[in-house]
Amino acid sequence: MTATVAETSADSSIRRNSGVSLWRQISDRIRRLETDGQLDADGRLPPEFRLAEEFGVNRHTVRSAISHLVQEGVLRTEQGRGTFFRSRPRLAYPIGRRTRFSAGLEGQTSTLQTVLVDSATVPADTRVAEALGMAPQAHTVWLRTIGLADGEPVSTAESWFPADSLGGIADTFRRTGSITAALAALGVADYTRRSTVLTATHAGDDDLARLKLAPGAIVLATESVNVDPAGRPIQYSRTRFSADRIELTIENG
Amino acid sequence: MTATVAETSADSSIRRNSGVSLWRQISDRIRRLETDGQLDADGRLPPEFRLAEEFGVNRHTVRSAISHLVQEGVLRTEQGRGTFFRSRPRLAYPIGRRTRFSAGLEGQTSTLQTVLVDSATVPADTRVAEALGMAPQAHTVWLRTIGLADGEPVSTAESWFPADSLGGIADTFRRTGSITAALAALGVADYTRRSTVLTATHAGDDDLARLKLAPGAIVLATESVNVDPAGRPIQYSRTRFSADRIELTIENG
DNA sequence: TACTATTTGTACGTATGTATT
DNA sequence: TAATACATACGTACAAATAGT
Repeated sequence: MTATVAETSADSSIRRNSGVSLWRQISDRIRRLETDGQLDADGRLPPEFRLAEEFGVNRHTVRSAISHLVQEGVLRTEQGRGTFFRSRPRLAYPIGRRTRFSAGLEGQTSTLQTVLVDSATVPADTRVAEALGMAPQAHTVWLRTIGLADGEPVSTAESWFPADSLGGIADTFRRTGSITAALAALGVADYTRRSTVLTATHAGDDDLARLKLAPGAIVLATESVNVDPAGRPIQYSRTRFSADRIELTIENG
Repeated sequence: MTATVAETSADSSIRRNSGVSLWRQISDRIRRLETDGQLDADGRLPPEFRLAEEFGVNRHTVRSAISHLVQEGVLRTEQGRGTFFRSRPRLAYPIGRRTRFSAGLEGQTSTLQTVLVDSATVPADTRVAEALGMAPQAHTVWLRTIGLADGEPVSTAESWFPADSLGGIADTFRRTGSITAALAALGVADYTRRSTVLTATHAGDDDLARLKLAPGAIVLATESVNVDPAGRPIQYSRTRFSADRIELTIENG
């Protein structure tokens, strides 16, 4: 049984002169095959000549698409045998009242890590001040972190904390390696998520660098506020997830 | 040529030989300026020569990017004055226990509509049967709907309902024009959302046609199950939102 | 072992699109 | 507007590796 990629021989979804090269469009389509489940169990891609037929392009163009995906580590080719996906299932990341990075992905990967890459004390801009319920220009501690699953970056976040009550969060994070533990050490025994706003865009150059993505990749962006048991905002965050690697599950109730 | 700010900022964001033409990358970047809020209040774009400097490309290339966005209806140019966004703010669509399309977008648009474009009675595949807690191959009613805000498509959904209890949902929907009203007419006075899974991908050809998107556009995809007050699954849906037009807000508690 | 069919890898030539100068 | 350089895409042909007969 072969995987059917397109229903007709000349696929209308590949567009010429769109500003995106054919190999790039095909590369994106092949990437989607994996997650859309239109694939054999062994993760084998149809042969090049067949993909060329189905996409309505020359075999070279398909080869160009495949070679870029090999470069990226998505595919693996074996001469005489075929082309295969290096299987990397998408991680399910729960978003709810009690969202925590490490707890969320537990059990789905062998190693999990949150790395602090930068921090500073900065005045709150209007958006940050509003989210944290502070006066504009009030001092906040800003952290830039990257979430690693099995050593590979899957998310990156900017977080702001009120400097008056949580001024030591950067140092504490460096010692503990976790936001939850750092907050606990600073007297915030528990916290819950008050709100999350979710959008999706093309990855910017920051995202490409930090999440090691290819141009044109997609990021899921969340904007969220955590509050302590008394309802006081303690953390405002903007997180960007690699959409290829992560799916978000929303917990109701 | 002297070393300038333009040179240093040039090589970071726009990539040559990435399979995406420079004008297309710049076009995508300009599109993002609007939603990322890096813009003057009047929606005015910096002059072409400045954009060319900042992106590190020739002014011709910027002009090519802008002319495509004008073609698409995203920008509007005025000779001698400048280039402006035709502003279309993103709609906030809440996802929570009591998610409903019409209630969600109320007050943000002048007209709202859910249109039924196709329906059929089909046997449940494994995924649908599992979600609805039915036997595989059991009869379900399938609906394809499109959500319109101010006459423009912003979402499209496939929904499955158990045919035994809700066999008349298609006809009832045609009369009432709303899922909530149709369910009420069939004896389901109330329902809540049990789960939502969220991913983001490039728009497929189906999405492009139904949501009137440009190639390379992004869709937010949700997979959700609604249950009646007794906890019985009554609806399984796959919805695709135009990421340019919609942001999802997650209600906790 | 040898033969064949299948599939990936390499090479050359040509035409067109893209971007700069 | 024109000249130039390079990327993209196609067509054809053949070489190399694999699996089965």
